[in-house]
Amino acid sequence: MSSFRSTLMRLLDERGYIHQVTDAEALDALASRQVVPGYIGFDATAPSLHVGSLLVIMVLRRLQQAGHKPIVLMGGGTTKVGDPSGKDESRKLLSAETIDANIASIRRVFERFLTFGDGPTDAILVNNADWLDRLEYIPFLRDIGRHFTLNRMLTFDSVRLRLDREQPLTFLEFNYMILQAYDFLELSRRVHCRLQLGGSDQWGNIVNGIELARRADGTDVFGLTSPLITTSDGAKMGKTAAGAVWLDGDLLSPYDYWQFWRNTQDADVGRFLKLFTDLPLEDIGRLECLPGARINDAKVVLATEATAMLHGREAALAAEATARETFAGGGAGQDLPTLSLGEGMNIAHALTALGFTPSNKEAKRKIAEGAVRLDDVTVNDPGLMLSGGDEPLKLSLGKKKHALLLK
RNA sequence: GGAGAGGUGGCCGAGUGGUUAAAGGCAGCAGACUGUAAAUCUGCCCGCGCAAGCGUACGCUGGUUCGAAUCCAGCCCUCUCCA
Repeated sequence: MSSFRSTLMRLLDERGYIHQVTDAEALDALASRQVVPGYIGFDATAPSLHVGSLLVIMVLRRLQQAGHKPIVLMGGGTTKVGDPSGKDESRKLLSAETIDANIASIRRVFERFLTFGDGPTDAILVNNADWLDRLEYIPFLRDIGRHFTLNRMLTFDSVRLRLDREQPLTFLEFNYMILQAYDFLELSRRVHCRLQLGGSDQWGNIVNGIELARRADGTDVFGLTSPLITTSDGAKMGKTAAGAVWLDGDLLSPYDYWQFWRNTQDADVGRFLKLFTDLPLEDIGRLECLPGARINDAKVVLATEATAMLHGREAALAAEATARETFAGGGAGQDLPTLSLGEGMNIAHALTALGFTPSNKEAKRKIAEGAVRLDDVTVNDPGLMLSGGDEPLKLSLGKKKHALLLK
């Protein structure tokens, strides 16, 4: 399997990023003789990306590490259409202003993972609204639309899923795959992009782009997809107690991000270390073999390394220290989430305000179940009023959710 | 345009006049066991309220009825077949 000659393909292969490649040998040859510009498209549906996107962001990072040029394509135009892949129903349409604001906000995440600039292997960020917004319908149909057959389009998973489930698929969404294919063509023309990367769910869309580039321009371009990351018990990655795992410190604190990684299942630690940290493979090999409960040491390394990459080493170490004090020492680290009690607050309201429970009702249930503790003493009174003293109180729900209550 | 089927809680899916805030499953949360793991077992799982209680909820709007997710009418949407 590791018969690749290029640094790029070896790196991607040995760390587990490859699911499917359109022409692995030819791509390997290309990457070993020239700088390959490669891109991934990102939606602009939310003001931040979450860990679900982290895998492919890491692929771009590896691309740059291997001496190639990453291109971040923001879907300013395609987001106006909405990708039907993997969705069982139509998305709400977003306004152009919202989309632009989202793009501006998302850009900051990429700056943590990639080096941007004007050099040959520096990353660039482009927005497909730059060309999609200006398309003219009839010329587009004649130049691009003629390369697509309905017979073929109807066989794609993204389309079949909706049809099989008897869900509506609008003509607007149906066009998404054509627009995404056109992006590849456009990028190959503008910046000589030769490679499109993406999650395995993007395979169909990527192949469309490759075929379009060949038919329209006679250009040979490549596609490589990465496996869909599920945890070893089959769940899709990316949920935590606090909700989605955002890659934006304002939406999810470095401490919570650290906790997300710390809670990785045993069976996933080695794989995640390879995918989401820059640690050398030898170190990872040692860590993932740790026996029994000592695998937890590897989880700490994973959490700290992954958090450092996104939020900086200092924040990562602070999160690690807080976790050690809170979980091992039975105390309370200063990096825990805090809540200001003001004039005093009902305990159920406090739990909800912290996001530990979705409603006051649920908070009361948890108290009745004996899951709530104040400075490690179980709380029985669902109507308890809290007021801050000079020393912060530690409020806990279950084993994992802890917060500091301030005056 | 015609004929048929259908729209139920985050998802799947029962329910066809009354102990129905709505079976069951999945997902989720908590407890036990552990190692902030997995598996397993147990409990919880619309909201507000300390509580009594109240408010919402089975596509939408009206109606029948003491009482409707369930019956009737109109509308909206989806699917299948036909034109």
